Amino acid sequence: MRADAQKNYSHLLEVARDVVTEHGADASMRDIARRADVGLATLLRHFPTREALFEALLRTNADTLTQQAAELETTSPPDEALLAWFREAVAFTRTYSGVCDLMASAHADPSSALHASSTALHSAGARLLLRAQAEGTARADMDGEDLFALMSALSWLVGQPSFAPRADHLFQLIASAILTTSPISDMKTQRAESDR
Amino acid sequence: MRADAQKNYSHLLEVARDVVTEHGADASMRDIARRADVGLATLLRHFPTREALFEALLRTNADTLTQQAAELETTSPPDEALLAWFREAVAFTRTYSGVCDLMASAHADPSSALHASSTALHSAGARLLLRAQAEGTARADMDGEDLFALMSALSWLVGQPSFAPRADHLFQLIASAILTTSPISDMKTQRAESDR
DNA sequence: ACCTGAACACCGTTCAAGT
DNA sequence: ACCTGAACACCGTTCAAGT
Repeated sequence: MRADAQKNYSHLLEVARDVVTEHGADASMRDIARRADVGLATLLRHFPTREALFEALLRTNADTLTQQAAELETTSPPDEALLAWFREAVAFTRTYSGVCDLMASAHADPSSALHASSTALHSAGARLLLRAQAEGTARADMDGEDLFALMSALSWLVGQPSFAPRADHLFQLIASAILTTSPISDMKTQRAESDR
Repeated sequence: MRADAQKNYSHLLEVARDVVTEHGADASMRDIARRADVGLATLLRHFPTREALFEALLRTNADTLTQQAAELETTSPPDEALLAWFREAVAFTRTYSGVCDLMASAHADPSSALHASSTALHSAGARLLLRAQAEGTARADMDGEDLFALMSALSWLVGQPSFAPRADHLFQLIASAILTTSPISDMKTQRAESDR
């Protein structure tokens, strides 16, 4: 990549992060280009689609999440690991409002620039689920796809301003649909107000 | 209302139903007007916002749902009534793709034309939930708002093309988060493939 | 190689002018 | 009373012309 192109790339990513933080996943591409003092066509040249832009914006976060899954697998008991990771994954989609719609459609569309990230999340979750199922602490009648679905649904839910305040409680409700064990009470990640 | 206005109103509603069925909740208003052989401004005069249009499109469906709740309350045991209605409510939001986003934001916005419908659903569900809770078959630590949240989440989920095929199974998963009783097996509305 | 302005076909909002 | 065309300020896509 030429020097000026490289500079544009990093600058655009930086500006895009700001704009998207402020306006959510359906921020105007034109607006991003404008704020970066660059032609709209230049932005589109670096990121041909909105998905391509978000792939760049979310890559590191998604990688972290995959690593965390691997770590949890060695450090925590299966049920706790599954729930802790599930919580992290939901938090991840909240970095920018509206990303879970993007992720959900990318999940179904192999040609999407976000498809790889989406699949990575799917796989990481599926591994943790299998581990918990082997132990008998997660429902036997669900698979990685169901887990991904519940994760997406919860992400969408807590992304709605009206439901955001009860995010922790809703997490508990969904969690109870995944685990066979009754409400867990000794998880580090669980916060006091979760029980209302 | 003047005769010509009345005629425009019904015709627009009819055309809107077709267009929205085809293109979902974020169909182009301009397109609806165009197909109705009417100026865009005329459409906007009858339905000043997208929410106002959907209020008209969904009114009868929402009313039916409220009635069904009342009927179920007298004809079915609390847990079955709750689940059967929950299923109907999810089916309702599937009449046009994308309505649950509309409903969810209307729920938080009292000035939305859809706010009344949203509140009606909320109340109908809350009554059925209380009844099941009194009996002890529904989780005690959730309220009408949680039920509405889970309903919205499941609606959003099955509205995603990738998850639509496992709608029944996902319904079962969410249902297990609501009821204290284990998987119900004798519900008329339950279909065989729900268990995969 | 990379950038850019401009043309294009859209969108919803608003309003003065028509019947 | 009710309708309408047109102007407006947007949007993302595409591409010929520039450096």
